[in-house]
This record gives sequence, structure tokens and C-alpha cells, in this order.
Amino acid sequence: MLDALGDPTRRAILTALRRGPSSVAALTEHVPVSRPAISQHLKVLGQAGLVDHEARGTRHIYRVDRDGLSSLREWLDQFWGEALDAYAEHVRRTETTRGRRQP
Amino acid sequence: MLDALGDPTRRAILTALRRGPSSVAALTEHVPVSRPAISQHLKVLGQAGLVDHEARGTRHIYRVDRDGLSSLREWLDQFWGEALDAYAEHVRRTETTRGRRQP
DNA sequence: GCTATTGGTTAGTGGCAACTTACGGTTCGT
DNA sequence: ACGAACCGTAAGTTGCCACTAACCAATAGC
Repeated sequence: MLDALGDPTRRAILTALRRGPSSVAALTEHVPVSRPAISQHLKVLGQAGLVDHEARGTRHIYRVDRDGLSSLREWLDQFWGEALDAYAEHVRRTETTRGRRQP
Repeated sequence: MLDALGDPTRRAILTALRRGPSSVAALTEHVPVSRPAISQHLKVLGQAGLVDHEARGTRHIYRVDRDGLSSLREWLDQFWGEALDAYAEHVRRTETTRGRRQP
């Protein structure tokens, strides 16, 4: 999932999709790469659960998948929480043993 | 910043640092790459504002930078909010013109 | 002062992934 | 039915980045 966000082009695609659902052809006007490249990136983003797509005739409409963003936020919150706890624990241990070192 | 999180090894380093501050040598026991590789990744993570370091004699103690995680969360929240708004707007427009298509 | 430990830097290489070109398939319009 | 539009996939190339090996600097300990 974070691998998908690691590529600047994919972030540009997501940024373009942030303004609302869009077809592949419409995305080419906002992202400076060829259409096949965009298709490949959309495939990666889809496998990562960050975008969803729906066929509308020959048009394929892509949109941001809110569940993907949600789980990304959960991951970040969990990481954030554990890091904070570990840091507090570290501070507590350091404070306890502070007297042993010379001030 | 998200480029820094795109690499699995860097995420492994962050995961190891999540348990508390650590020296470079200690990190090599949790991340299966050579020490120079870890140094390079730590440099990237530092430039991204995700880790902070402090020299303690010859030991260099690295830890997770909470400000970096904070700004990452802000970015995600902003993206999340705009995506939600755009989606709501899209739904509103679609609802308004729904009667034109055949049911 | 000498050696060992710790860690950052450089040079060089290999592999992967992002990109383009070319092609095939499906649907809309006439 | 035929051409056009829209899109995905396959094949091939190129550039970048993650990694290792070798080297250098700084501090701790004797």
C-alpha cells in the first residue's frame, strides 16, 4: 500500500482523482505520461486498494477508494500510537536511572 | 516524504525504531541488510523528517521524529477531507441529473 | 599513544520498475 | 457493417536506486 504511494506519478494520479471520478483519457491531461503508463499505475493503485473503477460503456471511470484511505489512516494511527508509547516508556526508564550518571 | 516510506527496508527500520531509540549497530540485528545500507536509509529518513539522531560518544542514537509523523498525518487528513468533499459534490451533481437517464 | 569500536562516505554494480511503442479487444456512432 | 474512440496488455528499453565492498574519521578504553 505504501509502495503504491511511493511513486510520484501515482500520487499525481491520486491528486487528480481527488477532484472527483475521472476517465483514463481525462487523466492524461493532468498527468504528464502516456496513457498506457497511467493504466499500469491505475492497476497498481487498484491492487493496493486505493482506487476503484467502474466500466461505463467504453469509458472506465476511476475514483478514490475511501476504504483504502481509511486503512492507510488506521495504519498510520497505530504506528503513531505505538511510537508514542515506546517513547514515553523510554523516557520513563531514562528518568529512573538518571541518578547513576554524573550530572 | 512518502518517497521515503516507499521502500520496504526503510519501513523495517522505522518499525524497529518504533520500539524505542536505537543505535545503528543495534538496527543491523533487526534489518537484514548491511550497515552502510542502513546508514544511507537513515540519511534519507532524516532528510524526510521521519527520524532524528543524536551523537552519544561514538554511538549515534536514532529515534522516530514525531513531527514528521505529525505532518504525514496532516497530509493524509487533508487528502482524505478533500476526497470526501469532492465525492459528496459528485454525488450531489449526479443525483440532480438522475432523471435524464432511463431507469 | 595504540588499538578497537562505531559509524558516515565513496565507488561500483545489479536488478527492478517506470516508461514508450505496438497491438488487440470492446463499445459507440453513422 | 464499418470506422472511430477508449482502454488494457505485451514486449522491450532505459534510468534510477538499493546494496555491497572498501576506505576514512572520531571516540573509548587500555
